[in-house]
Amino acid sequence: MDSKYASVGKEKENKKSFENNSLHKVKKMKLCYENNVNPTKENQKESNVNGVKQNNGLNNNSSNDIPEDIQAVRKTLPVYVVRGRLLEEIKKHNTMIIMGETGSGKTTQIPQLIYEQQLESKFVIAVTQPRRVAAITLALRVAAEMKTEIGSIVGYSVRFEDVTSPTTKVKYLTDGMLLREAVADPLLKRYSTIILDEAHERTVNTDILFGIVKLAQKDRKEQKLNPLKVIIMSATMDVDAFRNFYDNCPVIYLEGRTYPVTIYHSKMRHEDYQYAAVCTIFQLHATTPANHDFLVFLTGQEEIETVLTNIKQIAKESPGPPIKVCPLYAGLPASKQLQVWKKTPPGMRKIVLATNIAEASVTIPEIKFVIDTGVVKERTWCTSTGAERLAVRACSQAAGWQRAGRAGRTAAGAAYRLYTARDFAARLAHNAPEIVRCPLTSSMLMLIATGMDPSTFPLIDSPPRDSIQASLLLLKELGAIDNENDPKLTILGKKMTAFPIDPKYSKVLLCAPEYNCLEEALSLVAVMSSENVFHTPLHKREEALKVKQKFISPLGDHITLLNVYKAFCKAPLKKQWCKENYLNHKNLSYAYEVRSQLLSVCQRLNLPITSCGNVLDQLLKCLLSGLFTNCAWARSGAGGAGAGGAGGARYVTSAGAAAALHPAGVLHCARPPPAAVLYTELLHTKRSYLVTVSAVQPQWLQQVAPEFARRCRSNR
DNA sequence: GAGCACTGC
Repeated sequence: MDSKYASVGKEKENKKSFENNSLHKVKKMKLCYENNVNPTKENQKESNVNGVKQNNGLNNNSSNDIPEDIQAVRKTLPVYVVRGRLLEEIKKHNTMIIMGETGSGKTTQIPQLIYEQQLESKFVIAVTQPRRVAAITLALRVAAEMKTEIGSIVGYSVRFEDVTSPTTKVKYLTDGMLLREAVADPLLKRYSTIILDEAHERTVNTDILFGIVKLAQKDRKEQKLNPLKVIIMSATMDVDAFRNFYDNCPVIYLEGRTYPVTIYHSKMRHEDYQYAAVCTIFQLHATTPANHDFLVFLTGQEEIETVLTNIKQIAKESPGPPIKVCPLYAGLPASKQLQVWKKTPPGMRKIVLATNIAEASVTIPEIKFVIDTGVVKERTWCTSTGAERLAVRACSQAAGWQRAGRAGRTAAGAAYRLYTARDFAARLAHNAPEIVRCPLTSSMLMLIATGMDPSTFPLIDSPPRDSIQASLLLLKELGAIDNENDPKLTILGKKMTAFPIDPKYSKVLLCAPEYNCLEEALSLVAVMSSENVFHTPLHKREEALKVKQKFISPLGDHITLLNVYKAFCKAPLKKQWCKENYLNHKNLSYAYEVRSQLLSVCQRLNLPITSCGNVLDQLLKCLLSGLFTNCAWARSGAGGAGAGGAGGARYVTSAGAAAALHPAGVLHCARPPPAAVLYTELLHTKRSYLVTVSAVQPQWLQQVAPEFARRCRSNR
């Protein structure tokens, strides 16, 4: 049998020849799939009926797009048809779960139904979303349906943008925003109803809100305040976990409206999913009409760029219509992301190579075929050393359904899974919720600030004990709480909660007045709070590194970042300037916004905004006062700092982990290598690396964190 | 001398 998977699996050595001249092989391969599952109810998050899109904001989704017969469309929604019964149930119960497939209209219609029932009420209905774009577009949509101005009866609240007024009664907001509000008012008194939407995504914030609203309900009852209605909305998933958490509350199922997606599994296992993806692309390419666009799920930038190069090469000699290949990942500059939404001319095929960004955050219309490699890059975290690890892993079944659902948004489609049906069946039904696998320092601080006890706080899934312990210990070391067993916020801790950033960074800002460097600290923390500002395309690496030289400071990566930020602020034509300097305009602009938000918090706290000018030691000491747990010392002896350049130098962190300076850092080649460094991140890839590093004087640690320094000394 | 998925305040 001439199956491609047979050849992929067995002839690993063919990979190279495939990359160079694979046309031959690709051409003669045939599709060989088994087990044609055809689920009619796909997990597809967006509705193609009610027109609500969740995208990255690149499509201009203004309310002008909404059709005139908006009310007519509303009336065809499944949720509208059953509205009477639904309302009765909602009235009867204070807590309930609504499971609804895509297209049921639950997120746009149910808040309106409730609003119509309590017109005279002075209370607000909150609807949370994990993503800001979703909160914004949903609010715009519902405002249009209700024929009101956005910000009047219907509004939204996301970071950097609050479009609400005292008259707002239906408020769409990100779960992070509601959590912030809960810190100021744990009983959430202004709300009569809180709808937690997309609950199946299980973000840390939603998970914590589950507990907050449960406690608020109980406390409001005890204090004889108006009752709080809680509605959990979710796509089909493990409903038992939610039901158990909410004392067996009722569950309502709503029908959805989606086009069928046919699922194909590969017949055999194979080791090289990149190769399999390219094979599948060209088989489909040769046999399907040009206007059928493809969406391919891959793991990251480098992989996407490699596959893209392969496709372009093979396409030159391959039969089939002309191809337009679009990469799509979060780090890609927005102008290049836009290509994905541009209509291709008739007779041309679009192939989108995307990371997980296309799984839920961003929607590409008119995708006919999804090619699912079945893998995802995931970040995990080690509680004892603080090391983070990025690894490619098999994604869950839920993710598989989600990806498949991306085909046939506008018509019936198909999904090709590059793994076997048996492999699929063996996978986890869902990924572990975020809360059990990420650092909790920030969330713990918020929780303590609301007056809750972290040890008894109700959660659907509890994080590992040592994860909680590690977070509390760090908060204690930062001086945010008085003790770890029955933690209470200190004055410093209270101030720290005012900042929407990592507590380590808030500590830096709060210490900055001591070092006369709040101006610089604000800029640096803002840049550190956003994503990588350097954009390094695979084949223009050399040039990108050359351009970077002018920003480099011998003091290390932090001051280099500060230089980049300062230069960005001065540049008159920022977009163009970023392009020329291989910098990410989106991330630098984000840092700019973050800085102004942080500045206003500092002003509210009456912190003196002064500059240290060129005395950058001050800034580094200040940085150390928040990041003192991120210290590493050069190991003495063979292979240590003395041997060769810093590139070979080995370091050991305060937690005792061995690591080297990351080669992309500016201190990597410093000679002699610094004896002590401060790092932002400890990342394990092939080896352990210290990422974003500055040289510090060993005695500084004693000055800024004497207690911690003592403990480090006794451990070393 | 490596190479980093995605959200959110």
